[in-house]
Amino acid sequence: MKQSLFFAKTRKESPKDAVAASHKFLLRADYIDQLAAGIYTLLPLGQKAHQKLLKIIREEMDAIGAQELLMPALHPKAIWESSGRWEVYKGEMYQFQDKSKHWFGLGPTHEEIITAIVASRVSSFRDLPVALYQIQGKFRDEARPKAGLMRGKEFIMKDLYSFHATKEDFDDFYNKASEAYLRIFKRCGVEAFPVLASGGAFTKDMTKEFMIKTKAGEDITLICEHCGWAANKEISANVSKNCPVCKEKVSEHVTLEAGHIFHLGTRYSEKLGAFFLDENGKRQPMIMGCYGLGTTRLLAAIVEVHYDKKGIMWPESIAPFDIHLLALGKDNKIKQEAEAIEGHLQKEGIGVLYDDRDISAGEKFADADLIGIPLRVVISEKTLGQGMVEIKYRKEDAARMVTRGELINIAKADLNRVNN
RNA sequence: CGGGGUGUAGUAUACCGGCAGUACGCGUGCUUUGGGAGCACGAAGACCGAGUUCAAUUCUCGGCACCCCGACCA
Repeated sequence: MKQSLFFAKTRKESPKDAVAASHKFLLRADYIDQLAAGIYTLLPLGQKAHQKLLKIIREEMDAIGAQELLMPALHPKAIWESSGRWEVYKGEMYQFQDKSKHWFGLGPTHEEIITAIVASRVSSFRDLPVALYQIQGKFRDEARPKAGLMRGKEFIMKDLYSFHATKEDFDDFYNKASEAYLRIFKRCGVEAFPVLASGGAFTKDMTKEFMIKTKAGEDITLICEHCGWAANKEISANVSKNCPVCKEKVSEHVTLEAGHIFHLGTRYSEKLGAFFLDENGKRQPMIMGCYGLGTTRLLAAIVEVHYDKKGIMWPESIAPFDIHLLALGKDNKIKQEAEAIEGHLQKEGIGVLYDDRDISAGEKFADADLIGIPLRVVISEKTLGQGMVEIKYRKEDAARMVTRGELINIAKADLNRVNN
């Protein structure tokens, strides 16, 4: 992809409203565009990075037997009344009338919808378990959107729902989902850990949140370094300084909630009629779980843990391109060489952003640092003279010269590492 | 929803009750290419409304928008 044709315009200065690092850099490097408070466009760079993240999520969801579907965002009032949540969600749900005065809401979550779908198709224990997920825009009338993609009125979420005949089967899947979440975060280059939390309006049970340590977070998590116990401070008001499990001292950390998984029990299945016949022919409500992961928030969180003064430093698994190829100088030989290398890399399935723009070298370097593609390759008079190319990893300081063949091998090796 | 703050060009900002300036970006031309180049010329701006005033971008009031803190929060 030639950068001269690519729809992205970097900025030297960050808009004054941006405070969080991820917000500043995503704006400056032109990954996102703000439409209103808490409402953003994912521009081509942002969309590419987001799609890489979704690919990882889909692989891990599919690996635990979940199947993808896509539900509507526009919900009629009646289905929300059947669970009693139309009233409960007033304030947070966008609710309005269409021109024939029928009430609708924009979906902040999808328990009602998915439960109705499953209820009408599953009638026997033989059909269970079922695990379905979607990746979709969610709408919540947030009182205070903040920090760019961190908290929005419209954001993208992966939500998974599971239905089981027995508590044992649910527990088994819940653990699998939990492990899948940890793999997702790890593959995205962030370290997340599970903590105990409250289920809010979803369930009275304790639930599990996945937290990432970053000062951009909104939660305080108590962590016991000794035994690994961790809990959201909101439910641990009575935990003073010592771990309830091993009595060792606990420490407080600012964390960001990147995912949240719930045991819903039979609350929704009973209200929406999701029953099945068990082995004894007895009618039973399905046992449900739901598993949420804010994907646009995760994208911002990844930036929060991977940046320096100059810009973003994407993990290879998420970067919008694998290589940022810079051609310095107007000389045709340089351009020809750069284009040849771009062609080679692309043939190997390596994503290349080729900076062919007619601007100064300094600006190209600055943009490369800002955009944060993991590997930078420079073609110039100097490298041409030596018959080599210069490579430099975004996360490292040192550049080195390699041959064209070596570059291809290095890029292929990097790509393999990420895919495995 | 409570508190605080800010609205000047695409971005960041300056000044001012009397013709709104700078930098980057943008356009044209020439020169430039290893860390945000140079010269010349050019396009582009006071959130909206009301009030005070001879005169309002500036002062007052109202609205709207955005940001931050808190409350809330799959």
